[in-house]
Amino acid sequence: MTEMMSWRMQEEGWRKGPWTPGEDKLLAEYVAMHGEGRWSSVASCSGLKRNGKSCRLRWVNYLRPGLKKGHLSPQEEGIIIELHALWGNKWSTIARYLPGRTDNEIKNYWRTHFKKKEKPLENQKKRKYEVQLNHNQEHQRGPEIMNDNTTLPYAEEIDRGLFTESSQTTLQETNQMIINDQQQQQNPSVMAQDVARWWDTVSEDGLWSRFLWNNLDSDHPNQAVMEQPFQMLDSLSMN
DNA sequence: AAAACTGCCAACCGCCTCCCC
DNA sequence: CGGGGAGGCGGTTGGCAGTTT
Repeated sequence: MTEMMSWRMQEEGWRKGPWTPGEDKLLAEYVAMHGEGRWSSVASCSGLKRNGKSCRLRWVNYLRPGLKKGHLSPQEEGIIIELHALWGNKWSTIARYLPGRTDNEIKNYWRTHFKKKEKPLENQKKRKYEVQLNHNQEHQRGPEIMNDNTTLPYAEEIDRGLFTESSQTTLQETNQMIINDQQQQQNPSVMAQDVARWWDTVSEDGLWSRFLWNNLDSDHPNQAVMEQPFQMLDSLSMN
């Protein structure tokens, strides 16, 4: 875009607010012709009076092919809960493992369904746990074992039966991973790397999704199958 | 019936990182 | 090397619809 055009756009002002069907059509035509990316040139090429960020967001969250509409399934809910327990508010990272769902959607879902359930006391405990992890990292040692189970992600929600059975299963497995790690006195940053490596490995060939789906769909998860990923994690962390 | 409240979701904002010149 | 632009990300807001009081 020339300097003059850029100046003119700012002078005239970008359009804001809800997108119209006409704008959607222009954006979709632009992407069909030029592909995704180079969002800042959408305005000059298509005539849309929207800035690049707005165009990208509209495409990613609404127009992109393959997006799923409607409520999240219990399986998707379980994945979100587990991955959030692992990674926190890494919405875009979590969204990569939910095909057809956007980070915005997951973020909104989380905020409406779970955020308010975090009570101040639990936040304090989580904070205490985080502080201890940081302290231990600074002193080159792993986290100390904490006997208080409520410091684990969503332990109380599990106790109170706030999650569906399928969600609970995956969540308890996640918590078990954390407990295992604490018992091994492992450095938390190393654990995070191991989990990421393990995840990349198993997600590449679909092993993880098969494992998760098999067990989410089952009323009686197969113990041997359930242990596979954690054995893999153990072997990775020994390297 | 209407006001207040709540849930939901699209979209914006500000910050950060990456990349190119 | 560093400055600036583009894109990505997480937090937040605003508005609409449904529900409750």
